[in-house]
This record gives sequence, structure tokens and C-alpha cells, in this order.
Amino acid sequence: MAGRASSKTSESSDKVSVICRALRRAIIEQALEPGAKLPEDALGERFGVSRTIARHALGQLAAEGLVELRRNRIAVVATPSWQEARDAFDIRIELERLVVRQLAGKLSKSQIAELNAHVDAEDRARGGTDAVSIRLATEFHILLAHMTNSPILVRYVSEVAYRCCLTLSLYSRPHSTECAINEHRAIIAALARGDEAKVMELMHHHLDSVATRALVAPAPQRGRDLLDILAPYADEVTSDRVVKLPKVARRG
Amino acid sequence: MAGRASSKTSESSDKVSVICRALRRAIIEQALEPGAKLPEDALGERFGVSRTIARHALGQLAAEGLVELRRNRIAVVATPSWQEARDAFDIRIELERLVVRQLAGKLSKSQIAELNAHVDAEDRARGGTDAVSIRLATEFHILLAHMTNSPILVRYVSEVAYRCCLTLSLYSRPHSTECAINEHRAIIAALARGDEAKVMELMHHHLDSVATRALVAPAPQRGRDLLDILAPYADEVTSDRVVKLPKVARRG
DNA sequence: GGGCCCCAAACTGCATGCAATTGGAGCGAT
DNA sequence: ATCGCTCCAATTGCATGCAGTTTGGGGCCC
Repeated sequence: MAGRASSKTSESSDKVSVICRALRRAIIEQALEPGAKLPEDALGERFGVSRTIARHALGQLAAEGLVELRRNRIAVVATPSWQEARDAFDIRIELERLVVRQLAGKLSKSQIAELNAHVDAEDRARGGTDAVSIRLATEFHILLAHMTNSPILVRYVSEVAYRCCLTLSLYSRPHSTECAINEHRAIIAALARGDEAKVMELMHHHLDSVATRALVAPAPQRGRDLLDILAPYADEVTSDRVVKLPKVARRG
Repeated sequence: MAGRASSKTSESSDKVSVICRALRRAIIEQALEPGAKLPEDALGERFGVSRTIARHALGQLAAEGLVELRRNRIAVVATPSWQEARDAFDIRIELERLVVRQLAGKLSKSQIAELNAHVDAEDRARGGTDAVSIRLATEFHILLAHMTNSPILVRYVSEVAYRCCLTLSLYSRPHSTECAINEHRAIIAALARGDEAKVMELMHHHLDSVATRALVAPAPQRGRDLLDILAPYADEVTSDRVVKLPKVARRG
């Protein structure tokens, strides 16, 4: 049951994809912290490919929001703002409610077993590092998405889950993984019972609690970019080199 | 108010992005039909860049699901299956409900005016081609997403809307755009009133009706890939060269 | 006439090379 | 010491070249 085939679009199993996967994993396991530099040369050398390939991989990851690409500058691991992190979680909640809505009562016994096995693995990993726990928890959600057999849903859930993973490494306090594991079990149970409303509520609460527990302080601004902080003030500066921000409603 | 700045991630305003935008537009306006071939050489020559750049652009569009990349084969405009189209609409409904939920009662007068102006433009374009009408309707939704000021939400709504746009060209009958325009006006009104529940319901109904109206026949299979059509039959073929499908629950 | 094979053209996968840009070290002036 | 300037190594942006793969069509045999 391992090795689910990737969708025909993107991830063509060539060298670019290999590097993408490696970097993605390094990022979500926090081996590469937000803000870490990713020079094309270094990547190419490390993975034994040319700069062209490394560059292409960075482009893909940028499209996923995991790295930031600035013209003529070294690419860096993305450093989402607190608001972006919250936005990502909001989107994730809706997407994953959709996942469990589609899955409720539709899972085979072997699929339930697979889910339980994954949570068991999460349980066993409790003694390990936070990074591994977070990765496993994320993969549980992606596993669920895979079971919808909707490539689009898989892609979006994966992406947004990775982004959330990334933000956890920025804003999270050392959080307990136990309750998350219990919530995973509860979700599996509700899915098996086919209790659509309940499982949607469970998923909603699960993600929301992870988000609110993790995204505590509105402004730790650890590695935050000065440019972000000063952006609101730039309006009053009269220079055509200042980045123009579109005027928009910032919801509460 | 035009020229909303693109997010710092992806769309770096270099040559690759230019080509991406051009192709994206060509695809959603059906100048390039699903299945159309996109050789790197031809693209490069057409846009006055090298194959490297054209290739990179194709990679980005593949990540968005607008083109399909097969190893050692010419890239083609994506040809989503009917099920994928339905999945895209389901996701879109959830995302856009989130958009209007965040926006209800939070829009400034000038933003309301901008939305109305856009719908006016849709109205004026009723006499034109279907392609333009569809593009404008799509851009209305993307305009809404922009107003949330959430780059992530903008990206996902844009992507999924483009994908839906693409599927419309595959499975849609010549549909009337009038009711869609009226529904857009109703949504604006509900947003201005700040009626959150109502606007979510309106958006849901709007998209759902577009989807069900458009995705009528489960199998028009115009330019559909034989491989997709025959996939269910491949199970009975005993050969290790047959593409293995993971066994999953296909929800009703 | 129809099926098969083989080969050339077309195309992709990837590496390398060159020009342009950046950012930071070094250094002198304040 | 701090600021500002200059210059060079590091790095990106992009084009080109080469090798391997796919395509499709002509010729050959049945």
C-alpha cells in the first residue's frame, strides 16, 4: 500500500522531482530553517546535478510556497508572516473538512487499518524529535487526502499542510503531540462509523486547536523581514522605488 | 486599482513569468485547446527566448495543473477527466465560501465600486465570444480573492478557477452567461450588506449551478486520453507493464 | 492492400558557458 | 567608531550544445 503513484501532472520522477522531494523533506523537518539560503550552485553540487536542474527545482518549490525567489538574489526557505500562517490554517481547515466529508463511511477495512498503522507509528515516534513527530502528523493528513483519490485535493492538502508545517517551526512553542494523536484516532473512528457531521467537526477542531496552540504570539518577529514590518509605513514615503501595496480590507 | 502586485513567491516578473501569463491566458481563452501540443522549441521561438526558459515556464504551468508534462514527450495543455473537473469545482466551492466569509461586511466603498465595475464589464461583453465571457467571469472571482489580501488564498482560488475554466472548455455546452452575471451582482449586494451566511450560500449555489450546468454529460470524451478511458479495464490485463491503480474508495 | 521494421527528424533532459547583477570586504574620510 | 565609496568574488539569468528518447513515415515483405 505504500508508494502511491503521484499524479501525472508535476513530479515527473526526473531529477528535478527528486531534488524537490529532498528539499521539501529537509524543510519540513527543519533541517533547513526558514530563511536558510539555497544557492543554486551548492544545491547542484550537493545533489550531483547541474545548476539548471537545481534552479528548476527551486522554481517548483517556490510555486508551492516553500521557498522564496527574489530576482538576482539567492533563494531562501520561505518565512511566512504570522498572518500568512493563519491564512494557511484557515484554508487547510476547509480543505480537510472536504476530505473527511468525502471519506466518511467510504473507507475499506484495509484503509482503516492503514490509517491506524500510521497513528501507531506516530505513537512510537513520540520519544523522538519534534521534527519527526510533526512530519508524521502532517503525513497522516496527506494520507487521508490520498484516500479521496482526487489528485487535485491531494495536491492542495499536501501543499498547505507543508506550509503549515513550515510555520510551526517558526511560531510554535514545544507543543505536546499526544492530544494530536488522540484526535487522529478519534477522526479515524468517526470516519469508520460514517458519521460525516461528527468527523468534519472533529477535523475542524483538531486543526483549529493546532493552529491556535501553535500560532500564539501575534508578533514574535524572530527572523522576520524588515521589509514586511515596515511595509505599512511605506505608503507615506514618496519614492517610486517603494513597493506599492494595494489598498485592501484586512479582516479581523 | 489595476495591477495588483503579485505575491513575492513565484511570478518573479522575469521572462518565465511573462511566458506563463501568456500561456495561461491563451489556455483559459481556449486559444489553446486541451490536448494542444506545446513543444519547447516552438514556444521559445514564439516568445523570443531560449528553450530553457520555455521549459521552465511549462514546469510552472504543470505545477498549476494547466499543462501536462510527460517525460521525453511533448508537453500538452491539460485534459482533465470529468471527475477531476468535478473535484476542482468542489474544492473551489469551499475556497470561495471562505473568501466571501472573510469579505462579508469588510469591503470599502471603492472596493464595492470596483466589483460593480467589473460586473458591468461582464455585462458589456455579453455580445462577444464565450471565451471572453468565461474569462471575465473567472476574473471576477479572482478579484474577490484578491480583496482578502491573503496571498495564499489568492493563489489557490486563481489556480482552481483557471482549472475550472479549462474544464468548461472541455465539457461545457454553450451556456448562458446572464444568470451568472445576476448572481455576481447578488453576491456583491450580500457582501455589502455584510450578510455572511447569505453570501456564503449564494456563492455556493452560484458555483454549484455553474458546475452542474456545465459538467452535464459524464462522458463526452472529446479529446480524452485513451489511457484514462481504459484505466478501469486495465485491472483485468495481466501484464506488469500495465499502470497500477491504487485501490481506493471512489465516493459517490 | 496491409502489417512490420527501421531510420531520420523532432524533441526532450541535462550540462556548460558567458554576461549581468549583487553584496560584502576593504579602505579612506568624517 | 561610523558612514560612504569602490571593487571583486559570488551568484543569478539566460542561451547554446550534446546525448538520449520518441515519433512517424517510407520501404519491404507477406
